[in-house]
Amino acid sequence: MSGPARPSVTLRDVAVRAGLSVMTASYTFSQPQRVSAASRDRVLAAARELGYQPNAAAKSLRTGKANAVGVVFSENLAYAFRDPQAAQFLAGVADICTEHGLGLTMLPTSGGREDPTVIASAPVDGFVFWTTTADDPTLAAAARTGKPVAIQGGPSVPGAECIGIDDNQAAQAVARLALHGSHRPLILSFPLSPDRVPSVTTGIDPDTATFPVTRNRLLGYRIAVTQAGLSWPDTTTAVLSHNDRTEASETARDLLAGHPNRYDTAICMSDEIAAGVLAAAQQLNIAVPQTLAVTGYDNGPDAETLQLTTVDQDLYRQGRTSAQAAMNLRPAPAMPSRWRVCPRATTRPGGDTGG
Amino acid sequence: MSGPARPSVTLRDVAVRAGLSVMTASYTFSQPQRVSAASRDRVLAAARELGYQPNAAAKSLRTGKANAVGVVFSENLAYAFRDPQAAQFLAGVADICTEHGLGLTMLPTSGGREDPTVIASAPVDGFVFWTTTADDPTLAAAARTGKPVAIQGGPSVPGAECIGIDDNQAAQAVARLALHGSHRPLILSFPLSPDRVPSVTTGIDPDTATFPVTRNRLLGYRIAVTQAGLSWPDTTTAVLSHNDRTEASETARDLLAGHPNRYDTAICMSDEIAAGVLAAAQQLNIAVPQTLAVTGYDNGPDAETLQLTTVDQDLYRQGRTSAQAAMNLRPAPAMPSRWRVCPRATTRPGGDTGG
DNA sequence: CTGTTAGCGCTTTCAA
DNA sequence: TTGAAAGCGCTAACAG
Repeated sequence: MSGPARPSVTLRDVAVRAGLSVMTASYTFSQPQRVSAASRDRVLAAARELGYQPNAAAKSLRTGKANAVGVVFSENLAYAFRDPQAAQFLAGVADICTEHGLGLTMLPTSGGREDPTVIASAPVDGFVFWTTTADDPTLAAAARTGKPVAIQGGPSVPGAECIGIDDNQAAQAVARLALHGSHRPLILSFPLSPDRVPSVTTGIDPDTATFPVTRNRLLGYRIAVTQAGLSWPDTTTAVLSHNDRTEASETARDLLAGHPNRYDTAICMSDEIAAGVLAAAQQLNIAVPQTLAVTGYDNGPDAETLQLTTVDQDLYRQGRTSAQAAMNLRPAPAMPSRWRVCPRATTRPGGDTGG
Repeated sequence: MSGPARPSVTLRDVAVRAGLSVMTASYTFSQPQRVSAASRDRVLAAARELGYQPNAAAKSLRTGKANAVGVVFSENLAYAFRDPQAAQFLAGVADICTEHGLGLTMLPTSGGREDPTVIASAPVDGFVFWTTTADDPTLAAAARTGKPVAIQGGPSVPGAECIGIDDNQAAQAVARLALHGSHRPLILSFPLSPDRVPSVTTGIDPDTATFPVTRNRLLGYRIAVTQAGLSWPDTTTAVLSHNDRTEASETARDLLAGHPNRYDTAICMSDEIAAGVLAAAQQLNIAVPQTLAVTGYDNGPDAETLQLTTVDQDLYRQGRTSAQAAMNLRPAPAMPSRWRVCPRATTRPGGDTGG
């Protein structure tokens, strides 16, 4: 019978006030040219007088459109606001939403069993995923809805558009700079999989990484290490639990303290991690790049200040492209995004910049 | 795997398959204890077999609940991802959303005339505003919906809950530390109003600031300056256009270059701004705190590293509180949030730490 | 415990 | 150009 208390003015109220039918009132807003100027004016006047505001849920139920982009961070939503790379990406998503009047709905996945249901029932028209794994159940749930899906950084799965750069190539390129004059490289890696177990190992197998971003960068690093004439089985990789400056700094300090010459290069999967390593080096009075060369990834806001050699990629634009793909706003699938190496002062001079 | 865009499975389909009525199917999900175990099992089995997922729009239309928090950044949505303080705050909002299975919908305001309509029609149950002005039309639109509204940092308006600290008191307290042994203080301020016009003036009138956060901090600074026996009319305030490290650094460089003794203290409205000032001081070889004392505000992630004297406040928790207020998840209005001064190494020793 | 009824506010369809 | 009818998929209310 009567639903919950609803102070809102409906289209029916407006129509009654204007002395016209509900449909004329509806057309006044959706197809104004179909309505006579006189009726239109009466409807608009009535709407203004009553303070009419359309009901999004009703419109959505009827049309099947939600006018919103769904953003999924498979692990922890708050992470979206803590990872500077994610923030850059989301700024791009946000701008597309603003330009098209679309809501940006961040979906509350908790890592629990209901996540697929949350995704499947989300009132959105398409999904933007932040880097995840191929076996992510929320990704499968999104694909099952039949709505468009865009994924930053992979995995590439059927029915979803993958937005990002060629991480293998870019990792190779920056590692070549890092490895110039190096004999004992250290790699600081993103987590291998959502369990986020940290580790320190030698000769890590890139295929043990289920995050495609991690896997592809490790693959690129391995190629560069091997091509530099060094032994991958002897190369140490420290896997962090998070893309976090503080954790990177502590890990680097643990590995370098008391053994300032154990490693002569730190190849880092992000500028954040590299910033942590640089902080540790400063604390330990290790000269950069003479004693320790350092590279990052992303060319974020701090890279220039730190004079960090890194990979430039435009995550803001990737955010825009992802949102467009998720809302079918562009005709053709996006091309792989561009990248380039930025040689700066944290690597030894003379390295090869060729990509 | 991806599958075609299947027509969605409705509750009716499930009910038919289970050989029961639609209401029994509905109750199975909403009030399971009301349904016999046998029926429940048949409904659940049918739902699973058909891949049933509830339709959020229909539920929302019927119940009047959207199960989502609306977040409003009056000026530019992408700013939410660029301001580190906003990010901390939003992480708190996001965690409440995750804990309660609520969507976090960032509303696409563009600064244009349709913004109030966007707000009024937003499919959300309550609003969280990031610091704005009393005359913000989107704020009026949100209040008019009758839904709960929480505003970080003010303004306090009828029908909206204001979340934040006593900025006047906190600004006084940190400024007292900053002014210890100071004769020529410089204030670096947030913009006064949404027009974001930068300026450098002396004896600024705090009441010209329409952002309450800016106004209250300026009021606090003025009290501290006066109580320190200094002249407010002679005190310089540089108003920035954004809470941005780079802009702060450039402004500080302009003001200090060639006149290293013109100012002996920089009182900054955020850690970001303070970080920019510290960078400028380093470039200009100005000793901190001997030649230039510096204070920030917020005690953000970098404050400890920089050894920055600042005001500690918990923006993450304020985000949680705001989201709870916007969803009526707490019985009583929130108390003013706590703050304290963090004396560190960027101010001259001996200052009064009393609040 | 289960089912029937009556819509939530809007728009597509089809007639007038 | 306007309007009546028919729901979109779901659930509060009220019988059985």
